[in-house]
Amino acid sequence: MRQSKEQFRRFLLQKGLKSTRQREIVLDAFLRSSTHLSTEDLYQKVRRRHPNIGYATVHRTLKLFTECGLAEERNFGDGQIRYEWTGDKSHHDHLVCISCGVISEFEDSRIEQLQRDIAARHGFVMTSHRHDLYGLCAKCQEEKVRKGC
Amino acid sequence: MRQSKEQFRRFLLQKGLKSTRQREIVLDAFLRSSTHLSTEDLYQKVRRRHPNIGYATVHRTLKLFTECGLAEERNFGDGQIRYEWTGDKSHHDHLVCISCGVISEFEDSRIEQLQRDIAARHGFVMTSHRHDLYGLCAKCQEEKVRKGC
DNA sequence: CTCGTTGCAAACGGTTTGCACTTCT
DNA sequence: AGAAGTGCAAACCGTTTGCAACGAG
Repeated sequence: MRQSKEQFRRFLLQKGLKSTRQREIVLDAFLRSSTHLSTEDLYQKVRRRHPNIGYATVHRTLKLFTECGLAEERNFGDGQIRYEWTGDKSHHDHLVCISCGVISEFEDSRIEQLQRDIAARHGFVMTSHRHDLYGLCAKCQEEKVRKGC
Repeated sequence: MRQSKEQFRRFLLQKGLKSTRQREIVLDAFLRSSTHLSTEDLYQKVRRRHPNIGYATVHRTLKLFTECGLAEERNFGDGQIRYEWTGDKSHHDHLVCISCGVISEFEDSRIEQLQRDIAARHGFVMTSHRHDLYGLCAKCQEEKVRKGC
């Protein structure tokens, strides 16, 4: 958090960009939020306290976060880009509940290794991957049972 | 191919929908194409021989294919839905070249098993998953070397 | 004849951009 | 002062839909 703000300031400086009130606000809101939020999510969040900040500013600031490595863009097939704080976390993949939308994370080094093998076998130099599991989370399963579906 | 056409006809009949010239044309073009094409791709393909078929028809017909199980929608993060003929093929995942866009397929039962384990450990009932590896295919690596990047 | 289908054009929804105005440095 | 940033509104782009004319059963 503290060092994320530092990282962003250094990035701006080094790129000859300016540190502004709006960027501080957006970064602060971003860091305080649960991860995996869309531009709209963050815009709504920012807007509550700072109603005059525009959607475009939030959008452009998120792109800056991505560029400087503070955030990563994710796409879970729901038609919007979601931004994840990369922070201090290592690589991980996602479990997405198709009912309530909750996103949890997992990590499995055996899968990572198998992926590398597969890429190599196909002559690919792998630069990234996406691995999402979709299904019903425990809570939504219960609810379905309770409602008798 | 032959039985895919049969399958589609049966589907239409059973749903009380009509078999039309346009649907035959779109299905034929779809089955003759390499898989993983977007609506636009298929529209362009159809349009060459049948310039009066509309984009909307192609779109709606692809949705019908999806509904009847002939095709599956895929999303490789390039901002468009791609349709894959399910045909007789079993489940598989994808390797996507970030340079030329070529898509190849892979299958790994060990990964499938590990996924099931992970879902179970998180209390998820997994209904589907997406697993894409992105990188440079062998051909594009060569090209990069030749151009000296 | 009837109801589903087609082609067009317009609506949509999330993302991106042009521009006049403002704000850092 | 000068370059970059902001907010607005409009453009964009793939997807989806309303509707009048059309065509299969």
